[in-house]
Amino acid sequence: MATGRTHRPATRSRGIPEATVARLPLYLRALTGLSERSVPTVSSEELATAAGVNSAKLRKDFSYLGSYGTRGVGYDVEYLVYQISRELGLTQDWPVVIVGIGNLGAALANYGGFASRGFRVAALIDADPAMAGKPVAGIPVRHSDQLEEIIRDNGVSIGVIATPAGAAQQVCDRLVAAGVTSILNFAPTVLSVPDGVDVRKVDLSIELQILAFHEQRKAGEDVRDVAAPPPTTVAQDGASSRPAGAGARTDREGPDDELPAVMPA
Amino acid sequence: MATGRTHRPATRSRGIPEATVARLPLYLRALTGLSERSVPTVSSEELATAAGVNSAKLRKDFSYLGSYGTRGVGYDVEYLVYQISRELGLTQDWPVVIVGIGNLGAALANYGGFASRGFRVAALIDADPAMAGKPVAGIPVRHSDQLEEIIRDNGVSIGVIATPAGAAQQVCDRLVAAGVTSILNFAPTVLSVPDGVDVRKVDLSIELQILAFHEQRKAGEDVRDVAAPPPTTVAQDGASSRPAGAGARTDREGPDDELPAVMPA
DNA sequence: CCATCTTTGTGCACGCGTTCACAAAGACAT
DNA sequence: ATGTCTTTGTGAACGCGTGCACAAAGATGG
Repeated sequence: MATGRTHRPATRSRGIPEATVARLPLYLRALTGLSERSVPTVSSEELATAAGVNSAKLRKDFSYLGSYGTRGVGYDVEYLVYQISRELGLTQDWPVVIVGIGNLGAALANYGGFASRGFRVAALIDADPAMAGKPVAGIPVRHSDQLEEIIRDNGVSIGVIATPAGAAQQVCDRLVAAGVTSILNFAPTVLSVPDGVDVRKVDLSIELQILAFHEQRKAGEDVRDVAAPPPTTVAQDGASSRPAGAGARTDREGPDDELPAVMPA
Repeated sequence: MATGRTHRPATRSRGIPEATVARLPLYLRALTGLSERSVPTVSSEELATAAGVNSAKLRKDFSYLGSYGTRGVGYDVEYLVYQISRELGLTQDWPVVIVGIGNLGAALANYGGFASRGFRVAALIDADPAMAGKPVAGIPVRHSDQLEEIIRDNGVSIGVIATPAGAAQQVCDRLVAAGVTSILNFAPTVLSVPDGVDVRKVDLSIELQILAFHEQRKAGEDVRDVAAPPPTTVAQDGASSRPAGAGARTDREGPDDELPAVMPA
């Protein structure tokens, strides 16, 4: 998963726990699958398995939305799809702009999961003049000079940032100033935004690092000696203030470290 | 953030809380930034701000790794970079395969944040014969027939799935059978894996849906009447078992609903 | 109409994560 | 050497999220 969520104490909107909100899209996906196969009803047990969660958790999650099940039977698939869609705000149309049309931006523009859930790509924006006019996913790329104009004309409130890290904050500021109040950030930077603006971030390399941690643990059962000396004792073996082991990474990374280097932006 | 994590009770490896592990890459990024600017030391306050977290949380996180700070001064940047890198397992080389070379797969292959953190793209794999041999990010794409061979020859333990949803489970099974024990899944499906295999998932559309929820709340302060009737009472207004409102989404989505449609795979 | 059986909805307890607030540790000046 | 000042490391309290286990609700069959 990408990690994410901002520092704010998790809006806690009208009693629906943030953790539940994060799972609703999961349920929705499982439910639309069932809907396509014309399954009329599901039990919490079946749906929970399909969504990869615990059935008790699922029932509790649904209880925050209301009593939509029928005891002894289960949940009506179509009805639940509608209710969750409505709760998530997917019954209305959300115009979205994607800024930074590199590989990632193009992948996002082509992503089918957006359009089918009420998200409409209003515009693709890139800072490279050479990109302007070039169609990506059937939509012509527009130059970032027109960013504010595009936001206002289309009433865009959600922006996706897929630029290099260096440009992200600046793009973010412009989006916010133009009226965007929700941002999905793919650039590896911490964005600072005013109150009232939501930011979620997806960091590709963070997920991989978390996997590496667990992978190391798994392997470390055997090679404990080399891999993991007790960290509490490490501080003692060197000088206390400027330890000897510093900078031991063999390959020092260049300044491109934080750059996705994926998108020309 | 991308969401993610699997049902398993969060390995809880050697006392380092999962939540802390998930933040270590964040600290590492902030620290490498400071390192490049040759900043020798940071206080927990400064670093916390740079990483976008609370300073108490940061100190507690570091306390799980050991006592690496100096009271009255702060933390030695280089030393901390090394310690976190080591803890995350980034001081060793992790060969990775990416399966599914569409737009997203290509974006991942080009992503600079991988190589700089000890991840090496051992191979790009795609099921489309037309892709075979074509270089992406300087690496020739190989056909998925060779998947097992590639995994074994390179000792790959981490796999990235960027295929359409329909192919994901099958690819996953083959990866696992060939020896992969950590999977980063970008396909919108719940993967089932045997014990001992870690899965993290990144779902682009889920993040957007969560944003839409909060966006709706923000807007809903005004248009309460239409947007959010009390859900507990909704169940009463229709028939109890098969409610009237079902299927009210105007645009029914096709079967491509779950398909990223991004990558030919 | 009653009994049985299935499945929901939730009260409760527990554990993890977050935050506060402060004592202890050390740097630095005198 | 002693005092002051800064900043860490952590004990303790709190709140959220999870999962168990069960009572209530309703369907279904006789």
